[in-house]
Amino acid sequence: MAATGSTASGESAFYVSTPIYYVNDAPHLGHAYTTVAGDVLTRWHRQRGEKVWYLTGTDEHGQKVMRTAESHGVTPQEWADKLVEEAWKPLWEHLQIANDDFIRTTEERHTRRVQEFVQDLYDKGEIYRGGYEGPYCVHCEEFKSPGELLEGDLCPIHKKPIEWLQEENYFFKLSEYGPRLLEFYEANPDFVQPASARNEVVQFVRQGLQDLSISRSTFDWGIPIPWDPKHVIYVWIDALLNYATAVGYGSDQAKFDTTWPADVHLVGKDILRFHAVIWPAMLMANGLSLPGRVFANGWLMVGGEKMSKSNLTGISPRELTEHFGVDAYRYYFLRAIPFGQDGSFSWEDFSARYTSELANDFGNLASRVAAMIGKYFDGTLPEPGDAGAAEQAIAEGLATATAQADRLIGDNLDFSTGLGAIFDFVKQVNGYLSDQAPWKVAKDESPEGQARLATILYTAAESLRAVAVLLNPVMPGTCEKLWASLGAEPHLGPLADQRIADVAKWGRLPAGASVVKGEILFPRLDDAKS
RNA sequence: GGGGCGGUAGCUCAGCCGGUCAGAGCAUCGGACUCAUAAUCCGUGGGUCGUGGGUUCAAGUCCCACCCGCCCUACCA
Repeated sequence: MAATGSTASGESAFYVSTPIYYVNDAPHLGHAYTTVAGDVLTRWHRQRGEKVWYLTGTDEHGQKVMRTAESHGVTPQEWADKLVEEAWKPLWEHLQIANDDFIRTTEERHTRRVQEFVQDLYDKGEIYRGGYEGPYCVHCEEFKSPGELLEGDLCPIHKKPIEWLQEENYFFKLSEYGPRLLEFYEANPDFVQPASARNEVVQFVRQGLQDLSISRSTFDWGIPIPWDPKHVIYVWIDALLNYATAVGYGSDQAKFDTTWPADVHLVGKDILRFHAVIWPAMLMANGLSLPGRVFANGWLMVGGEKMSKSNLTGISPRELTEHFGVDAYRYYFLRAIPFGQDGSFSWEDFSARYTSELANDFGNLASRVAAMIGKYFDGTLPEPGDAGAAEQAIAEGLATATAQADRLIGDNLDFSTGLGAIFDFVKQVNGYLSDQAPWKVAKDESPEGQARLATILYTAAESLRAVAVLLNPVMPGTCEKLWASLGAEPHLGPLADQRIADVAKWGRLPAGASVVKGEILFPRLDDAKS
């Protein structure tokens, strides 16, 4: 069972994907939530020193895009191009997303390989021609699922009677994969996470699977079925394959070998089934190894309602970043909401956490330490004297925080608790300063007093050095400022090159470093807005 | 209809196999301090643990019913 990473060569990349987002609309908070989570996860692994591949992109085929484009008087391709260039890519840049690739399903590197993949399945007898029968709304021009019909078999949109229609389609023999899928879930209990999502998937598969129609012939915005071009490939089959085509499937074997399969597929829970059932079945059918994990994140709720494209009560990502800043935005959702659960958020809660955790605890700590080193040592980090029990406790606190954060964030995708561990350390350092009261020690001008003062401030600065590294995956802009403020780069090199494994090694920031009080890390919010 | 999850201090939530489990963070209030972004540190607050029954020496913690909210029950990305 290929549950995890793959090729024996140690070069195998930690491969993480987001869903490829449907270009029907502009990105909203939910899209950004998933994408930021993946970015933090991959940045964390890069700081572990691992080879990483972070993929995102857009899903551009399908009837909805076609219709939306028509209603705007442009071709589907034009519509997709416009949204990708004007909305999607700019937002990811704005949010500091460090993706390694961005795939679009209309790109030839994708469409050609999708055809090959489907042709392979056809040749292997995994796909057959059949008829799909179901309730069809002539006004919508599409099939409905029986469950969504209103009483009396009315179309939920048009409130008009549907008719039963039959369409010739190609089907994938999904029904044959139930037992193998269950076996796989059993052998890989962490394949679908969180556990609640796994239970739903397992229960669903146990009910028995039906074959999946994988072609459409009522519209043409899609990838043609190679042996029967009157049909286009069902958009989900098309979309899922991006995870393979983007990393060289069928075109760049070397790259494919060192990247495939994905270690983590991040998905919204609305598309869990496609990733946890259909996708592995497709891969089994074609003899490819299976991904390591499918992790479903929850909904963002605002005022108790789900955030989504249909519910545009939405606050846009940019509204929030304009007020709170990009780094605080990246931090907030991961800190406030346990990853994998639905989470309610509010402007008030964001403000509260910004002020308490970011400005007061973290930002202010950086300020006071830099200020004192400036005031008492002219901005040159002093040589510490002997460490006492208090300093020992700080070093141990750092080791604990680092170990916890590494496991929780890097392995478990428990960003909330992991960040909590780092911020517990920040609070510990604030407490250490209160206890040691360096501003009082500074009044003792004896050599012993000055040595003690040096030890205290060195301890605080060294703690900040570690915090900058630990928080860099989440708040790269802020941590870069802190790194500069500590004068770390000339001695330790670029922040992004700092390794998680070295964070807790005490004493890395050398005496003599030039510490300056830079700009305020998290300025107080103008409370105009509430 | 069937299945699942949740309803614990003002807010967001921890509480595994029943017996210091009535908690944490934030907010509030009081105190300390002054290096710092009027920040920090310490202390404090009494919430019928959704409702009503039941089991037990003992129940947020088990059982039953009910109320409320959410999710799943296949081809919408």
